[in-house]
Amino acid sequence: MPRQSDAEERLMNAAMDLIWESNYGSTSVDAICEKAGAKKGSFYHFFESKSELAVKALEADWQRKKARMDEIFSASVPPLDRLRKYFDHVYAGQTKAHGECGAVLGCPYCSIGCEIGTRDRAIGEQVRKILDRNAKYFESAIRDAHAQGLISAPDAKAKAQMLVAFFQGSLAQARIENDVRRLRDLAKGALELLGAERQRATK
Amino acid sequence: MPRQSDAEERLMNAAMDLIWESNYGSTSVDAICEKAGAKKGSFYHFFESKSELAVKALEADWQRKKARMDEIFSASVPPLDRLRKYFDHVYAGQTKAHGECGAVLGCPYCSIGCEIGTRDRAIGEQVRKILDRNAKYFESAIRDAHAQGLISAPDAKAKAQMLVAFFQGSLAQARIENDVRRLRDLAKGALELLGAERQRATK
DNA sequence: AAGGTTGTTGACCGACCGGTAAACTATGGG
DNA sequence: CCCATAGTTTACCGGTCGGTCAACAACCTT
Repeated sequence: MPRQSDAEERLMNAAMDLIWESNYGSTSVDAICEKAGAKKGSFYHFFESKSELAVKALEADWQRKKARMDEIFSASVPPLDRLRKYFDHVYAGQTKAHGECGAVLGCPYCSIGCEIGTRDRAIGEQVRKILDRNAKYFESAIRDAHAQGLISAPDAKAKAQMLVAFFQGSLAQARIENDVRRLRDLAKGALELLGAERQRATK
Repeated sequence: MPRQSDAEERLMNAAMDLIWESNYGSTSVDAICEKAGAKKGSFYHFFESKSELAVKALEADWQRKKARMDEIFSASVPPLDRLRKYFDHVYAGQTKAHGECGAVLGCPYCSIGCEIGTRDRAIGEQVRKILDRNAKYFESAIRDAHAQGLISAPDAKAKAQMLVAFFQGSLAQARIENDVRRLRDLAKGALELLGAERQRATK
């Protein structure tokens, strides 16, 4: 098995960066190749289409983030602290991205999903899969918080979906307004939404 | 002043429909013209660019919806009922659109804003303006509800932004999942987020 | 009826899009 | 050493993109 190359990885990274910064439709294969330092021939050696590249790039992007998620949502951490840590982590990440490219970029999965999820079945499926994985972290933290009497959430799944909606909506707003301040109080808002303060107060 | 035409309006309507169904980037000027029953020459007689068409179409779309908003958010209606009515109205609208074109389409402003708000300044500005107008309805309803002791929301603007985030996030999720069920309990979730139930219970 | 304005039409443009093909090069295993 | 395999390079393709233009048709005003 001769000659190994990291061009495939470079292409996926370049694609995620460019698509996240702008969007899927206006990110050309040429631009991806240029950013990755590869020629178009190489692109189509590794991927059979732009759509397939997107699917694989999304998966690779998630896998890169997964370790951090597992750490943040570790069962050894009190459930509401997991959420606090996660939202603070997101805020830090968005702030960093804003510093680097001058724009708040929001959630790539959500943006891509809204843009082409209805038109490209494979990408839509991939986005759904990733967002679902993400929601599961929320769900389990909420279930644990309920079990420990920190909040009242008999239907953890429904609560998690509400929280995801609030979270994704905040990211979308931040992207549209290009303002990270929308994300500063993400953790506070999330706990408020879950009724954590109320519970603590009444306890 | 000879010859009036409704081609401009037809073009704007066609553009909104197509962009809402798919997205801005993959809606071509040709497709808009075909749907509107106009030729490209006419298009560029009324609009100087695709971007300008989008800005004007967004404005026209909002103006069309404004009357309904003013009615739903009438000061003669109890503040929390305004929100209930609005979210039920949105649910009905999304369900209707789903029946007509087989897909949940979410919020056009938010989708367009996420897609090209960062790349096209004029469109981004227009989206921000419209979303801000929308939020103001929420804000005033929340302020009234607070004044009447229905909820506790000393910072009405912050609460409105939370509600908008939850609302837009729910619409985005519904679009991505292509599932209107995500929107069925919008009103319930919104009131829960505002702490309306709690207030009523403690009262 | 004339003339200026408003709107319509179809042919056309260069740029760029996603994707292809084939020749070429590097490299590790036998 | 040599050859199969993996990866690279270059040139190229048809189609579509947003946008232009000039000739033409309808209409209101005077």
